[in-house]
Amino acid sequence: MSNQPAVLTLTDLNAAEPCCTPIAEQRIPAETAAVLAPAFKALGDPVRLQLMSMIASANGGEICVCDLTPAFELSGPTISHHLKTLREAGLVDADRRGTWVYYRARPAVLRQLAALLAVEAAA
Amino acid sequence: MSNQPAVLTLTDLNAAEPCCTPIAEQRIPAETAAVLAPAFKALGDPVRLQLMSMIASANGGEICVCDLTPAFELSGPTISHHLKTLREAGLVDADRRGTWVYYRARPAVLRQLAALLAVEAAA
DNA sequence: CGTCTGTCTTGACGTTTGTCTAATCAACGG
DNA sequence: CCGTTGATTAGACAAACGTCAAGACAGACG
Repeated sequence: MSNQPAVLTLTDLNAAEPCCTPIAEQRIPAETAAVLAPAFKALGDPVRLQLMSMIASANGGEICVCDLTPAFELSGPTISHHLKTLREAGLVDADRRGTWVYYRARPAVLRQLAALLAVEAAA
Repeated sequence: MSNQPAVLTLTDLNAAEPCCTPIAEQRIPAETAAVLAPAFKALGDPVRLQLMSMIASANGGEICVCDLTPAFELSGPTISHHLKTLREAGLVDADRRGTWVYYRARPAVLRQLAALLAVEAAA
């Protein structure tokens, strides 16, 4: 399963500090970029972006895979694969309750990514 | 060169409306996801994320390719390729002035992506 | 226990991506 | 007009990605 990446994860970084001056304010160090890029990469697929949106906006804060899969014209395994990618990027959490598996967004991580892209108001 | 995508671009979308309720508030339609995902994808590589940061935080709002290339242990063409990706994603603009080419960030687009990831304060 | 349903894993496939070298284009200076 | 320097394009190749069909695993229910 290897949900234990060898290096640093977004979660670690998040735990360590408020993290991350906006990229428009200060150049990102290579290590930081290496940690953050995978999160953006995970959002860089239309299906995953929609999945992320469905999960993040889910009523009650979570949503069943059984509600996600039929929203796409893709096979179950493919959706499962994309969900795994989001999980490994640290963007969502999953847990099984009985027959069904529910996914939940991780707001702190989303906020962190948003903060990174912040740009000062004036231009 | 096909800098004229067949469908909708991030720029178009940006021009059309303030655009985009945060993904945590409302499910993204497939068309919107298709337009936005490439921007995240472009940020999903450590080198490009660093490039983006260097460009966005550049003094005077722009930076020369000649200052970008030596910051990485990669060939010139490779950096050029990544810059093209950022350009085609609508994240940066470039223009040549004499011998050198300068890159500039597009703050409106960055802000838009940040807004998309916004999450309400409380949890 | 056996079987059904929901989810995930595996293995395979064609495509896309990141990188390089070599070649080309653009501007400046003899 | 030629040679030099900065930047991009073209072509090649290995690695990673998105997708699917088939199989495995987990719970529920007779």
